Amino acid sequence: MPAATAYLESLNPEQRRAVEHGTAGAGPFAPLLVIAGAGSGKTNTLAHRVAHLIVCGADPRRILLMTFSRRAASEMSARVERIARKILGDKAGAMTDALAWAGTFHGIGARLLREYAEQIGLDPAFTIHDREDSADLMNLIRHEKGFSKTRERFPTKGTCLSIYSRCVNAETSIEEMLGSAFPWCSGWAAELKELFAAYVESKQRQNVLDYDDLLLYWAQTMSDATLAGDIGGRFDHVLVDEYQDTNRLQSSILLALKPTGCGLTVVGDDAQSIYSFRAATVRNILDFPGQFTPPANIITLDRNYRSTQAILSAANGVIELARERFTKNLWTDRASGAKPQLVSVRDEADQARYIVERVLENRESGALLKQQAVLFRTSSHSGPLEVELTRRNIPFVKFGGLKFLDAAHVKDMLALLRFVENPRDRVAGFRLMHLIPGVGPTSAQRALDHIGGSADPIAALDEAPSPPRAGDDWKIFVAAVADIRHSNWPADLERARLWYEPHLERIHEDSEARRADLIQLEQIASGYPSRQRFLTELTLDPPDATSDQAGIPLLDEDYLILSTIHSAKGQEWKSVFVLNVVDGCMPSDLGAGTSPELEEERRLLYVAMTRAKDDLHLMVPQRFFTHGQPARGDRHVYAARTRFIPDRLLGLFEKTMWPLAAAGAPRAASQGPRIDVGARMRGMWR
DNA sequence: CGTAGCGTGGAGTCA
DNA sequence: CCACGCTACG
Repeated sequence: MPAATAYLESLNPEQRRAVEHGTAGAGPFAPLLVIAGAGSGKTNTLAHRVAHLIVCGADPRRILLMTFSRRAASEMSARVERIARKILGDKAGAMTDALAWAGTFHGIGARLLREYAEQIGLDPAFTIHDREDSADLMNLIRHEKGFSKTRERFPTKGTCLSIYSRCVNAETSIEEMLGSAFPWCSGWAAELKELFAAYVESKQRQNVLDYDDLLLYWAQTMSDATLAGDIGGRFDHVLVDEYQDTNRLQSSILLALKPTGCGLTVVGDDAQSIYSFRAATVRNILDFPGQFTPPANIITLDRNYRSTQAILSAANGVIELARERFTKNLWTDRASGAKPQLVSVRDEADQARYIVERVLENRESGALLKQQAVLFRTSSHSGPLEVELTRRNIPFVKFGGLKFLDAAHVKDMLALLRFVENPRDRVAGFRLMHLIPGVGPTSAQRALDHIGGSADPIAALDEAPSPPRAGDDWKIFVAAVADIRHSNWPADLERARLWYEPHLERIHEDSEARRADLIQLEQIASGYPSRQRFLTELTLDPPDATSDQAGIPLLDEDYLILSTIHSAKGQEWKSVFVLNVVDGCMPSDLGAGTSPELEEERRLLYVAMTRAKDDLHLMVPQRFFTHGQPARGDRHVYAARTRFIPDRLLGLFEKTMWPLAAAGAPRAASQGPRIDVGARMRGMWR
């Protein structure tokens, strides 16, 4: 134990117990569960614990640190390094650089699987399908099996994939999963089994893994005692962050890594569990202690350092109405501050104007745009606000929702690279061949079948019969693939774009803007050491922000944060605005079906509220224009304040209306007419 | 037979 | 605003 423990003095007693747990004695220590409330200094505590372990002599190369996102992993690494550097001085550099095993479950899984591939009969050059690729493959099989032409409608590709994924991640049977989460598909159990079996075979033939496979293959590898001993033995300490958002499969992996729990630390907050759609279960965190003998130690961090008491009281009020009892109530000694505001506005347009005005006001009084965030349940909720922000020239960056990688042209380019990397990847091949005029599903299938059966897929592609109506375009494609395959990284990227550009121009009106994206993609790509690393890491960690400008503003620029609540996890801002705190949005009408879903929606609101440090605005638009009607249509629905804030909680909030009816200030002309009478007349007949 | 173009219907959160 | 299914044309 080093003499210099000053860095521990900044921690409160519970945090310090969590950091020091087991490090005083010799040898391995008992498993530890840290229940860390929102804003309780969880990240700081975990970083201190890792640093403290290293200071106490742990080998950082033998520490496995698993976080929810890759961003969280790199932030954690940086923090550990900063703390360790303070204590150890220059010696720390070399040590913390070796904190090499920090990442997501999926990322760590991918790495281990490439390393152990040969021992488990896997080709180490596998490529990884993202969710959309997986859905595309599921769709291909769905058609092949004739399930797209059933008399009663068979579940769509997305539903099929969800069912498959939930079964895998929750480690449950199809029947059980259908009964509990997809009751309307219960009649299709036998067909779904057949579909999934074919899906699995198809992935294996193509040498591709989907997201779930990264966990599943890892878990399966751990069922071999020798390999389990080998992999588990590589790590003296295993720490998991956001444990409330892990699923059964992940907890199985964890248990297989450390069967006795020695050296295991998990951190989480049952009140912030918001990923059940990925089969995450709060049971993981609740059942953790009892999995070991003696049971794991539990330390609870309930002192909040983030928010004012007024914000915490309101958030506690919301979560106290949860059906399950939660394990703690947050408290703070921060001066009370103003109550969170419950702001009624007429519609989404007024909601956007209100936020813009407040945000600018805050900036006038010294708060950077970056210290303010607008949160929402669903990515599309921010549409009207984005319009208003753009109109008023306020820069913003949006997290969550549509990604750069979802754009068709970016996917086309990535498909080309992936096909070159792994020509057996049918989803990639299918997508590419479809770009060639005169090539449709049938000739693409034919060519892919030809490739699939061959030991040398590139040669097979060359020999494959040219689709009758593709002409020279087919030969150009085949030549390009061979050419890219023989080019060196990252020069092959430009070669790939050269092939793609004519197709881009033919297909898209706005090919100029899209071409700029591709150049941006090339820049991102040139930062990776190889094509394989680029493809793997981009799939596992897609850039998660989009903005109104081409590309993300530079880091030193100021911009407002727009984020889905899910993507806001772990973050905090001075001011927080939550959009559409009305029934139908929160809870989402899709998530109001069953009680567990509803409870998760409640926790989602809780997560949103606990992001705020100083002020919090919950927006309640009174009416919504419905989608899918002609422009200027007037079809709308009236919305009610979320059921998660019933009347008896109103005392915890300050209710306001905007614009103030009494103010009487005439609206600026630029805001358009107050009502559109014509639209109402037209609306009468719709 | 296979492809391309058109119309309709539905729209979530993420590694 | 995209994805699917149907239909007409090559």
